[in-house]
Amino acid sequence: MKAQAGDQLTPDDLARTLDAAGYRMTDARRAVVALIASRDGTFDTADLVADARRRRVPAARATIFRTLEILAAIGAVERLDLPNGEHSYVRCDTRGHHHHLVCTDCQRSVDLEELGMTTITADVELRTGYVIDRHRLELFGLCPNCQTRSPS
Amino acid sequence: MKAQAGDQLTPDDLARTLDAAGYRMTDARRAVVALIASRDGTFDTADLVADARRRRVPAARATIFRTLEILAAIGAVERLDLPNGEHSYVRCDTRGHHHHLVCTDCQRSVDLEELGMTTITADVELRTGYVIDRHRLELFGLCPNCQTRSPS
DNA sequence: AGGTAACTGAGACTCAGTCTCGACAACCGC
DNA sequence: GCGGTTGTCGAGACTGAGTCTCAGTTACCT
Repeated sequence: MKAQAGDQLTPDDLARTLDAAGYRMTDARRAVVALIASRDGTFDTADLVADARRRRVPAARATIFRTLEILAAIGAVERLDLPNGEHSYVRCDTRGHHHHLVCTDCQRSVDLEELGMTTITADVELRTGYVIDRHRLELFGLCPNCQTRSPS
Repeated sequence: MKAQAGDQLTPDDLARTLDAAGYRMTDARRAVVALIASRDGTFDTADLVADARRRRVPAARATIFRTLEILAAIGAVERLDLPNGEHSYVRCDTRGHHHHLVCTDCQRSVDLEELGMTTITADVELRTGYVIDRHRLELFGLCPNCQTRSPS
């Protein structure tokens, strides 16, 4: 059904993608990618900066921001907005257009391939006269683990 | 079909809602609400602050932020994230859960009552085991006006 | 191997958003 | 109408995410 893991972005997979987009493969970028790969769920820039410092990874704050920007541009990572208004990132294990379902408790995220949105947007276009060219859909809830752990 | 205008939030409508939620009705809040009512489409805090200064409205920066927070809490306004990553606000002319369709050119926004999302979330719950309790859906495109003005 | 353009680190900078605190004013009860 | 209480206000200090600059470094092409 879903890309759970397994098709993580491997280093040379990434190198190829970066290269195709005209970017270089540097130590700093490899390091940031490794940090991201070792993360489970959503994370923000502060998390990565802290990780980098802790693990003595050679990647300055500015570089982490720049690398995230690039990774977002090539779709290896996606920027999303948590219900509380904070910005964070998720690793994308799925290619192409997809959505994220994020656990509001442990932050673990699951990629969801396109859901039936085309029907909906077509309907909205008809009713409003707008031409829709983009949408943002994020789902939030409790993952199976956190349901059993915290029976609200 | 849609709440285009007409059911704007009137001053005493608002007063009632604020009161019900335990807030007071002050000059500053009235002023901020007036500023918002006179805006068409999305706006950010900087817009409002500039408006306030221009029109010599008695509302300090901090007050504008605080008022927006309250208005968002009672659902008179909603915070949303533009595709470029910026935060902005929209006036909500619709009560209850709804979504926004924003013109990427002129920023004008249309409220959309619940689209067929329950079917989709139910399906996702089944497939993933998550319990979904919230979602964020924002649609972006060109409004009828901007389509004719800028034939891409 | 050499050249060039992309990249990096360090730190200054910006600016949205928050916080503090003394002054003020809604709303309640009388 | 008249305090009193308590929520709210303004002004400005503060915080911290994100950006920018610039000199030095490095990946990649030939």
